Amino acid sequence: MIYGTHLAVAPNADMDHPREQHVTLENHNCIAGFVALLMGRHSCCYKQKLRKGLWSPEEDEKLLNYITKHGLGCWSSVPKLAGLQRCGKSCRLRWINYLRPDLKRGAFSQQEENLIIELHAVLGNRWSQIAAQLPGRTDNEIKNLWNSCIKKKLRQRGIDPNTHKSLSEVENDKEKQQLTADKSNENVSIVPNELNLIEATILKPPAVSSRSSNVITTNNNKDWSGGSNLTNAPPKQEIFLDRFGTSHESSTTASCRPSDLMAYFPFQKLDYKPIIGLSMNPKLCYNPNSSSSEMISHEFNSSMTPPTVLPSVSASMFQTPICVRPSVSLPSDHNPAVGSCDVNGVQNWEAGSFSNNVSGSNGSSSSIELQSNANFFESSAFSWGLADCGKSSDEAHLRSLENETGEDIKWCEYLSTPFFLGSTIQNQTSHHVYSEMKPETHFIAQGSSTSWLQNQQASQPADIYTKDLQRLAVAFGQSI
DNA sequence: AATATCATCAACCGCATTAGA
DNA sequence: ATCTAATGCGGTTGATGATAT
Repeated sequence: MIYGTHLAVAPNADMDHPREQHVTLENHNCIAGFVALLMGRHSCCYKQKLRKGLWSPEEDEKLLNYITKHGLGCWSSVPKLAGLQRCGKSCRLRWINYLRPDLKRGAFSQQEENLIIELHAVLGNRWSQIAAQLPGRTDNEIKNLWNSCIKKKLRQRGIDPNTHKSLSEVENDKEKQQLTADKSNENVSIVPNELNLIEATILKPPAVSSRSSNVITTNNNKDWSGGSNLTNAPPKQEIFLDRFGTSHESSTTASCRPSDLMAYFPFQKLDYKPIIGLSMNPKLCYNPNSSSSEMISHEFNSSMTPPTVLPSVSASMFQTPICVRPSVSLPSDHNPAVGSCDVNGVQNWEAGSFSNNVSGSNGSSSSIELQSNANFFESSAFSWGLADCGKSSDEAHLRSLENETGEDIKWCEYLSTPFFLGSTIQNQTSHHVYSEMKPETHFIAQGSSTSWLQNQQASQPADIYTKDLQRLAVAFGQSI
């Protein structure tokens, strides 16, 4: 980690981090604050001298000490109370991305990378939701990994990271779209006046607030939206589903976003219970003892946040059979018994009854009951991961990487394994959470924050690791 | 050895959403 | 119902170290 280096060679961050700037009222705040107010932004960052840039160890210690002592509360008041010249946002970010004691350290495992790919295929760039499935990992971390590493790997293996289709397929789609566009252009004859009108509409700045106009840009950035730059329309379901090759196969008119399909995700078919205390970020953990389907996310013990609730989804969507086509062809010998998987790897889903019960009034709990065709996930049809996607020469190497645990686990099998996401990933976390705490956190943790850690661990059953190991052992039919 | 390029990642920015007055 | 502040999220930037030329 870079910070460790900083800590070693640059104890005085003010002098040694050229990127650190001191934003002063004199040269910045007046104008920027005024502009911020004009633009509707909150001006908290401009009320006082605020430091920017990298955090010094002293600042980290202050923040960590404060949170250790007082717990998490109002971030906007944290800087003042903790004696930091930072804005609350900055403190929050620093805590979430760096100081949280439950953060996992070290490189991402192959399993984690595969999981990220799988989740990205369903969720798109919803990093926080992806991170919620990877205990100890932050959205920022995952986002960076995706942008710097996974994207490249996927392209090398002939997979378009945005669509998760093969690159050739994407090319074909583009050509088809081009042809269609050309044809439609030929068919539409626009008289000059009409053309002028269209151009005027396009070129004229939207007569809405700056926020609204920015929404256009934002939507455009989301790879799942498929929204036009020129409209503020919500993403069309067809466009999203097209990622899965389903646009023409679904008749629903419901607005569909990637997270909607999370309702089909296998995690929700399983039983989950939060592991309280071990980790503070929202996470879902498989609990073999639970008898009811529940999906609860917990955050910090001192500030409970509403559970992760999937976006509201029109029930009609789930009454419509959805056909999802992974971009990768499958071995023909794979599990023909489950679902209906055609030779192209097309897996038809049949969504059963779906109810999304969210306690609207108190917001304290939510339950999602879903009877999806979970068999889908027992099929290689969902095997979008690197291992089964690659036809390149790297495949063998990749497989060897995947087998670093000594087990030959196909990703699809991994997905269908009951302890998927729960025990396995959790177990990794269990191993890393405290043993791989960042060094600079260590020196503090040994001091004042020890009590905090103890509190966190107090509610954690002592034998949880053992149980997870036992489940692993049973699942693999061997002792670990 | 010097320079250019690439890869990584912490942190910032700005928008959307939520909560509370 | 409206407004404001706080929070959360995703995109982007830029510093830094590693590697290539």
